[in-house]
Amino acid sequence: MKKYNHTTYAILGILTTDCKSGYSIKQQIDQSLNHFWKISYGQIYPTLKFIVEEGLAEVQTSSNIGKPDRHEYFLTPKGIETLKAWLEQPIEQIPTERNEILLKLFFGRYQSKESKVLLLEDYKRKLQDRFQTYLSIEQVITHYQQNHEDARYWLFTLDYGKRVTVAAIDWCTFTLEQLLNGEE
Amino acid sequence: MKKYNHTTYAILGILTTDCKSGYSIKQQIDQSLNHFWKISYGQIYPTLKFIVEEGLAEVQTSSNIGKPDRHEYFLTPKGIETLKAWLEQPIEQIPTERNEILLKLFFGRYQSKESKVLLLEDYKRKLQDRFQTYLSIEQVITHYQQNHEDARYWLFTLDYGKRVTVAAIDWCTFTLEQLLNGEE
DNA sequence: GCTCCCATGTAATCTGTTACATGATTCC
DNA sequence: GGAATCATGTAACAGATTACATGGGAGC
Repeated sequence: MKKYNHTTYAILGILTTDCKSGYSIKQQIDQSLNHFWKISYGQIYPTLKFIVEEGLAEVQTSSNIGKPDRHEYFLTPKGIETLKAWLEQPIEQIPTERNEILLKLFFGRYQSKESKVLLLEDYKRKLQDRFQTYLSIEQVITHYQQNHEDARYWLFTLDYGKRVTVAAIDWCTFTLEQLLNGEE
Repeated sequence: MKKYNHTTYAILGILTTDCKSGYSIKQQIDQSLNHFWKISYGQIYPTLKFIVEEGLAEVQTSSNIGKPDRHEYFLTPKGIETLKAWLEQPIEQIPTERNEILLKLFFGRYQSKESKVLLLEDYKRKLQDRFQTYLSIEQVITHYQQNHEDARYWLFTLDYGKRVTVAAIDWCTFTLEQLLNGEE
């Protein structure tokens, strides 16, 4: 079976939900996958075109009164097969997440103590904000989509985000303490 | 002050250590920054050329008997200034790490239970391997570079990696349990 | 009149990986 | 003789972001 890139599979996956157009795919990803997958229109539209060329989906144009035309994409049996085949494959390797904070701290010798503390405090705040966002998303999923079969899996991915974020916040707290109490 | 990309700053930072050539920069990054920053020769050499063009470093070619010529790069005062200025700047936003496992689990409805379990077990194993690698690096830093001023900061970044990895492993354990005990 | 939301798309640019090309030395 | 290490570099490609272009409708 032919191999596609991750973006293609991500869109194939989203097309299994109620999101059928480029615009709503973007919205859905921004809302629910945003913590581990981002995508821009510059990728979405060309990829949708490609998916149709490959026979993985079919387009239907629907006209709505008072709204622009919408291109709606529906997975073909081949599209569903392709998605399922990819889902079963184990991942090759865990990616290295590029972390600017760690890069800066790595060269901490060339920075003042104050600067490092500010940097970490700022980062910690951003992580806490992110954690709050996760809680909000969790509320939405639990309350509005209680019976949705997908909800269970969406909550699993959220749980991952929450756990990792908490670990990072704890690290900030610990490292700040070390910096403030440390000799020098 | 002119803005450069992260790769440029990363290399500028590495040039503060004993690594002065493209080859040894690659080695150093693979050994010590690998868990949060990767880089390939295809980036290193062009970036080094660029850094010289910008007046941030100067080259010196050293001939060694029995070894190929080496281009050694030394930061100029402007280079050090540029690095320091960047280090002080807070990060704009926390990046979204793309996570293939989460993407696959997000579409868990289209996968068999067995497949999901295998996927998570495989991921967990990879995380455990990574954790072991972190422990090895930690040993190297603590024993061989005890008095190195940089060591302290290197250990901070490692600690981050360890904490986040443990959180991810715990999540795997929990999610596997949920999948195995869950109804259906 | 202005802004926001809906909706689709392209082009330029940036960032990064992989494969290729070269060539000397050392160790088995 | 062959593999590994040292060492530098380029070209092709892949992946992704940003800015731009277009245009209607709703609400203030």
